[in-house]
Amino acid sequence: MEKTVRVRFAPSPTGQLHVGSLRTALYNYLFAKKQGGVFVLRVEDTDQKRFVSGATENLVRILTEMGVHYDEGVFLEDGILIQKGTMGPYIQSERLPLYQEYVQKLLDTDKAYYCFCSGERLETLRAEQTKNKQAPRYDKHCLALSRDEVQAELAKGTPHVLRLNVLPERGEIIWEDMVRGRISILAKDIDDQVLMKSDGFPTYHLANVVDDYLMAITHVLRAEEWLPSTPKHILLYEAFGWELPQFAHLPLLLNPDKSKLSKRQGDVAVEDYLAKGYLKEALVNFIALLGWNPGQGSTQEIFSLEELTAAFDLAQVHKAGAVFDVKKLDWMNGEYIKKLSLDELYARAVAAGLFKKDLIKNASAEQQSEVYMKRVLAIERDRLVTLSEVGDNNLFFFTGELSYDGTLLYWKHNTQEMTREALEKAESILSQLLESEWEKREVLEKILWDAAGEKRGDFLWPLRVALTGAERSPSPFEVAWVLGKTECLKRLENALQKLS
RNA sequence: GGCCCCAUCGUCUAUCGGCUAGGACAUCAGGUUCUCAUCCUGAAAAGAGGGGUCCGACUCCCCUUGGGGCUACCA
Repeated sequence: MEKTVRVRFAPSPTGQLHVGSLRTALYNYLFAKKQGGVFVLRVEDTDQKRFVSGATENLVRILTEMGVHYDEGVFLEDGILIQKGTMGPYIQSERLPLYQEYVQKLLDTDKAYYCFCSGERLETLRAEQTKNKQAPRYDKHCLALSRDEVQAELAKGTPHVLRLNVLPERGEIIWEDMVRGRISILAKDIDDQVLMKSDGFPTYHLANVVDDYLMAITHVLRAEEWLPSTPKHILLYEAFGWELPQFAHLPLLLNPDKSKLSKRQGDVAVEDYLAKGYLKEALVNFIALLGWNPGQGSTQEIFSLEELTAAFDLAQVHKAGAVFDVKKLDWMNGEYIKKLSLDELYARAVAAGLFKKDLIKNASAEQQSEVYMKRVLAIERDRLVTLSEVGDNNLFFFTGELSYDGTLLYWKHNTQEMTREALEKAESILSQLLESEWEKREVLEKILWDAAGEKRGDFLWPLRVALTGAERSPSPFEVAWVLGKTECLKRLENALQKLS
């Protein structure tokens, strides 16, 4: 009987969800889906100092919003955190007695020991080791304490931690990483890791191993930064006498300078990208391709979550880190926006809080209507990189007053007279059009195109500037269609006044 | 400093011993065009260096170099 594949994403709720974490969660999700396994979300809140209120809720919300669904663990229901699954609790701060119980087993078998060293002593030790160009490491000072001495300190209430007793004789710790292959580290290079902190909370190392075991995790997919602590975890599994899970260390997401993707060099939170108007599908697609690719000579770049699930294979995951190139994300986001229907695009724009932006503040009631906004979006769809750009370069859609220099109306070296003629011609043609004719973009375009004749620039440039007041904009046909007859004629009239 | 990991165009990547090294983003040039964008066409752009192994190495091994991660009572 094959064991059910069980994987987990175990973030620490310290604020926002990092795009790198999202990628780790995504790969876990894809792997579980592909293997017909179970995906667990466990919250690792063992650091009381870094507790951020609301962070867990935020984490769950974003993960769900991105479509990275899991089967067990912590969920949000009506804004309240709940837990589902038979191997809970899934929040580590609710599992304290468990860690206590398991670490006691280590104590009983001399795999772990009490350490009463003060922070100052540790610091001096480290400083000295560093000065002597030695690797900073705990010197096993408290391992020498007799049972009585330990009891005496305990009785006095001396603050203490529990450490793992790493025996150098253990030699080489070797494991076969699913991404990186064979990795080996010498036991003598491993520090006597703190397992229990003086506040009674476990460290990541202890909690992680105990929970992965109790939650029957079969595959540990996590970022490369965890590579150096894997041997410590293996030692813990050994100390408990537990079977090892499979490890897969995922390549890091990098800054343009190749260092680990960090806040200092740009946005790292999923929320930031969402707020900037990136579509969740684009973001998921983009990060999926950072460190993985379907191989087999495939040149496909656009993948839905379903397609990713079908194509994903851990064997194709890279070893080297990948630079998070926003330019490529921009392109991909544009691709996704172009594929959106007008209704969808509008819904997304509303959800993105578009209509709360400043650009709307001078708009008329009509210009704020759904019909009008959809017309704007129809014009802008092909040129949008992000949702939040809507209107950014086209403020003229949302204002009654255009302010621009009248000389902008002149096409190349045309005279004022020629410009006036062009505008009057446009005014005359447009004023004769029926409202119903405005409704059809093609009709409007054909009429104006015909009127433009041979020297199109003479006619179209002044018209476009009159309608937009801008040097660059969509074509006059499109702008006229969005603005409507009344507004167009008003703008033409204003333009003519600028000429006198 | 120590330990570990990594290495194909600027960036993301294909290639799993036969390569005239393919694709995408970005860049540049041209086309379409009233402007901008879209769109279309094209160009430039890579196997870090040195040793092996092999009939043959980008692909396998070793060394060097370079980059990165870790080195907490943070995860």
